[in-house]
Amino acid sequence: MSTNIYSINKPNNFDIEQIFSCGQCFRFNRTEEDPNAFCGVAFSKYIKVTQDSEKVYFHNVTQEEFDKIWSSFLDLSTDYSQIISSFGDDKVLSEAADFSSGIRILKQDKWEALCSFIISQNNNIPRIKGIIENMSAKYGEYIGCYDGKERYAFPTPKSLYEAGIDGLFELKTGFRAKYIYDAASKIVNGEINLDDISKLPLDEAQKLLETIKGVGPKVALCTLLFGFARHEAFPIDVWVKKILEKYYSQSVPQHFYQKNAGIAQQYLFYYERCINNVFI
DNA sequence: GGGCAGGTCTAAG
DNA sequence: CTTAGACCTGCC
Repeated sequence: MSTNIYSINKPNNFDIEQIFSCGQCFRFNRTEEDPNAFCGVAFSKYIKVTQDSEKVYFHNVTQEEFDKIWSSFLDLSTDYSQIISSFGDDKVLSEAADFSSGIRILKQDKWEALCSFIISQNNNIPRIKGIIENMSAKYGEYIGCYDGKERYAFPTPKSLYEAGIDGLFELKTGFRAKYIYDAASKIVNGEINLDDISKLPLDEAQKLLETIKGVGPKVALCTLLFGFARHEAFPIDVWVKKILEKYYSQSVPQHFYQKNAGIAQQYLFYYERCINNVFI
């Protein structure tokens, strides 16, 4: 395999450690050779990313691929420092944002985000990752051997539909097998079109996703935040619920219902897990 | 061996 | 509308 490296000047608010280990994605990991490098598959392409104080390096990536896929994936056109300064009057959130200031909300594939967060329910991150890798190896397209491992694209809705509930259950998805199957079948038969959902107001988009079995408010909003780059989506999981009770007991501040609430949510989630020594 | 993990479904008041 | 229980699995 060729080893193209495309590099850019390091953007502000950009830290691959935080981006890939803050819990927003499940297919990126440290490489075995270099614990400061992260690698993974997205949009049917494998990449390895490294950074130093000056630059960010995209290994196995051409400029064309960078412009077409990775620039958008990494949300490089958003000014995160401006968003962080807009949190100024909230001391808890400002501290969390300062701690997590290298996070960028990835714009992942819509279907992959939906399917991944269905799998995430009542589950832990190492096991979620394992299920997704096994699922990709069994039902995803083979894209090549990179850095010593066979790499596979995330499976299409059609391939998981054809796997059937039994095939999905064999991946140790447990009670989630029927949920993944329902999502895949609603997309295959055209009942749900994810590209059309992106044009809807947030509450309508959420309601439509919740017509899928096993998709409630948390999974729907995570899908919209991480798969559709809907930065106003504010998913409330057990951690965020705990944070709201711990720091905001009186009332939930208004900015958690506004345009960058989802980014605030991710800062708080990552911060609270780190201070509780929960590492991925 | 019971509890837990980035929730949601179902049944019952 | 709100709220217990149940739920696959694997690691502690």
